[in-house]
Amino acid sequence: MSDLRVRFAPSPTGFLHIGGARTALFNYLLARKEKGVFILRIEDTDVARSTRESTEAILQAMEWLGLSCDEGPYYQSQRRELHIAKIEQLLREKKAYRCYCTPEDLEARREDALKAGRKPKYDGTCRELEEPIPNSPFVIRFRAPREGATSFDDRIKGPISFQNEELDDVILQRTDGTPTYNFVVVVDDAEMGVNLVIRGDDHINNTPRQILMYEALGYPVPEFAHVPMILGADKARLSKRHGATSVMAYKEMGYLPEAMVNYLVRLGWSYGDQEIFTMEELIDKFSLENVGRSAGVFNPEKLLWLNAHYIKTGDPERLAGLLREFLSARDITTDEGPELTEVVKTLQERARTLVEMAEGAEFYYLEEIHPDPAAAAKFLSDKKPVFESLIRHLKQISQWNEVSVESAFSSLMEESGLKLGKIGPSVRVALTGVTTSPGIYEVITVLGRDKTLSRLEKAIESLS
RNA sequence: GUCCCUAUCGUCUAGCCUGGCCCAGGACACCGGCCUUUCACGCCGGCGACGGGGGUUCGAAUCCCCCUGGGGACGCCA
Repeated sequence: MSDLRVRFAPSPTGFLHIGGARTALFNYLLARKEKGVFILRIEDTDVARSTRESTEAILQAMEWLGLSCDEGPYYQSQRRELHIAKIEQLLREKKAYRCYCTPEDLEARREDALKAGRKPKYDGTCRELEEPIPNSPFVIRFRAPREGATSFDDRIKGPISFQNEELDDVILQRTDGTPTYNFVVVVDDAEMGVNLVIRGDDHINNTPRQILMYEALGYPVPEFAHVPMILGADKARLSKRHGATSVMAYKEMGYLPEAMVNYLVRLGWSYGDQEIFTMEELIDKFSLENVGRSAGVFNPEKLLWLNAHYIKTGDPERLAGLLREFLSARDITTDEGPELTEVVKTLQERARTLVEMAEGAEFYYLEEIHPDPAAAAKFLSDKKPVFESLIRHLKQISQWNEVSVESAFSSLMEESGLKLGKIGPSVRVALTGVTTSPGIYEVITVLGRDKTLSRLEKAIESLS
């Protein structure tokens, strides 16, 4: 048992995306490994943009990935009183001040500064104001030191240092009285005892300001670990135009959570040459030391490969349960017809996603097979006698299994002098309607005696 | 523009801290072959990288400096 306390703090302004999921995963893994505490906190300070649906979606995605928290979810919006009290404390201690500059003013000054080649930071107009201006809207700013430097030793990136003159007086409280993220995150992390902040490296620039606030508030400063960003194929920040970025979109595309977890963890972290990890192994082996420092490109191809791997090696029973959903999305019910678990077994090696598996499983449950015309023309035209013999041989089978099906074919081949290449593809078209499927013996075995025979007879009828 | 981070195959990465075992290893993708009743799986093989320039050293992917490239931040968003 360690005293490690980490947290994942998403803002509910959209779905859980790839990058956020990885950050959550790293937090989770380290907490489990160190036997620390993993806290989930919803950062809904921006009431206008935060939605309940997003919160739900994020929670669902976390659950799907198997990332359970030990504390929370906490909601930042429910901690308003605490935040306001802390702002008042800073005001009293003159570590914060009221600023009456309007957004328009600020925007104009920012543009001027940018044009003049200066850093577009707040110029401190209201910093030395002695008295409050009555009846005027204001924000509350942090009075940051203008000299010296603020440094920290990042657990992933190493020592990082900022000159304080680069920092500006951040807004703590908006005109409407609500506190802002940069302040609230400090108060909440401190009050929740978070002692290691693992987050995206787009927060590095916020870190010195936050450290200054920890100090002003009299809190101990936590450690920081900034994980690199995830980029798209064009090396730009990952966004929708690079394809699906929502974790749950992958669930819908037939991906398994363990594939997603495995992919995400290897994007930025490694353990020698090992590629495949179970969650248990990850908890055992994960460490911040082996997290890379540079941004990585999201590679859907490798995710697909991992998914194929987990489908191939997954428990057929479980896969069947998941597959049912994808089948019913295609209006296929599995109440009648072959045992779905057996169907899954025939498809595990050739489906990379559950969507592909559903496509491949469809023919087992169809009421009637309507062969693809081109395939029918090529493989069915002169097969009536062969099918008739096959039916005869199949009917002699007493124990319907793959071995006996195969021996029925052997007899047929011996009797007719035909090679399997002359028979198999035609039977496949007759039974499945298409030219690609699992092995023909497997198909016949799983499809069952009745359906096999009736489909062959249907095919013969259509030939007469 | 300023500041911060970063830099090994197309991509994810091992190696870098503790220089020589690295004319750089693995994985995805790609190409070729084998297997084969289809499609896949699998197996075997191939292509392919230390961004550039200076140092330090007997010796540098590994240490130092500069340049360049890439990313991020500069919000009354988080």
